Amino acid sequence: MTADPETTLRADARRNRDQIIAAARAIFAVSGPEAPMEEIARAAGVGVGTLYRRFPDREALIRAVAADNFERVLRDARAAAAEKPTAWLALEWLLHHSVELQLSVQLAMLSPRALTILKTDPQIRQYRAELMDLLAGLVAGAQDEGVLRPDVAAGDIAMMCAVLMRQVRAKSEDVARMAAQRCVGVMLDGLRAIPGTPLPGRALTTEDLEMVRQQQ
Amino acid sequence: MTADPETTLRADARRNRDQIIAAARAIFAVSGPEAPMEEIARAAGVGVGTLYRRFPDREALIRAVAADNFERVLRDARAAAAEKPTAWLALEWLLHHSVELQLSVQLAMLSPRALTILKTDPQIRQYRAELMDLLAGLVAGAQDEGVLRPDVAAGDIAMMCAVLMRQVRAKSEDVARMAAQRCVGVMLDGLRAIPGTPLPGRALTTEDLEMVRQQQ
DNA sequence: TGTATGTGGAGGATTACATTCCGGTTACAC
DNA sequence: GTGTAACCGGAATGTAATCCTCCACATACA
Repeated sequence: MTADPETTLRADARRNRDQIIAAARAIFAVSGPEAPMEEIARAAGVGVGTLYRRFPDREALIRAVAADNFERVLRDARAAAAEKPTAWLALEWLLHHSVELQLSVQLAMLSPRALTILKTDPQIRQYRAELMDLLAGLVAGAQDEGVLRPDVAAGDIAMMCAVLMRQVRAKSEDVARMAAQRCVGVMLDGLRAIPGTPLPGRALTTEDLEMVRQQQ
Repeated sequence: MTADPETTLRADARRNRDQIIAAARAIFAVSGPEAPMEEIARAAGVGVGTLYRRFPDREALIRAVAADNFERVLRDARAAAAEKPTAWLALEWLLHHSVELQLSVQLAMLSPRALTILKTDPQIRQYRAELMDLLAGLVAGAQDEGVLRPDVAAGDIAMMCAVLMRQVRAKSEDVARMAAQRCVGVMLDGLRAIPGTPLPGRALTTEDLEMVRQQQ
């Protein structure tokens, strides 16, 4: 899909395009989707001119990065769902990898600007919906298995992924990574269907996270 | 302490000063410590001139807000530690309220800019140290009580507070608040000293969180 | 009621970005 | 080889946002 613009490109142009998306994803992840275009171009090893030729404005770039990222995450999530022997294990994998998966880019992309862009793009909406469906399936599965506590829903899990994303900072890269994994570990233990304390409120659906708020 | 500048002020000036700090705290919390000075002034109901007269530059304002906030949080944390019957309950209270406590302002104030400011200010370092000590005491206490899992340390808890801070966004204020509380609930269950899965890495100390990294 | 203290906000200076444009390269069809 | 359409980098320009100063006017309070 959308093969046209990507296959018509000359080899080097195609390569640059990919590098730009990769660089943008990395930079968006730490500086948000309003990061200077020039910084992205530099990180991609191209000139701003090239960046603008390929993506006429910031919006186009955000769209492209988001779509690319969703696609990638969806693929990984599907693989996990298919390969892991139980739904619970698939969920475990998802949470543990949500950090590196840069799931951030799409979920944390909730700058007012990016938000409207993502909500507008039909393809991205589609991806998001599929991802949420997958998640809902896993949640139901893990609850059937009797491993996941019954008072949570897909929205809760998505929310926790989102929370985890927000870059945990620490002394060093390594410590930060470890910190995030420990946090996941605690959460997973908290998600197990053992005694536990009943959670406040009601289980969150995926619609609950359809953020509507603006920031300013 | 630091009574001089605060008591010498004329009554109305004093009032304005307090309003500015309150407004800045609120705005920093959502827009970060680089929020426009004018916005802060407006929120405080004063002119920019007044803001600048009281706080010669942004750095001074950040310092003041951070100090004020630490003081306030420290007071609340101490009260919780003193009043709650067990260390575990005090921890529970802390986690549940970390969101509203705007503990955010200080912990999440990790914009490169703010970071160096906070690290420089001796009074703020002092506050931070005291808060961490208090936390360490509670952690040890709750572990002695046999309720808190033994493979975590104060740094782990502080990290989770920090993670929680990062504004959970959702459909509405209410849902967001609920989402945060549910997340805390799951974490608390995960922190209990029941079977559970061993956590990866080693327990985090408070020094592990002394962030050194710059963002850009 | 005099005056030291305090106030608001217009406006000049500065910065940080987005975006355009064009002389020079490069892939690749033939 | 070689011609040319496609592509490239980055200097240059335009623009918007924000900082911070300054001063005519207001207010608390001795």
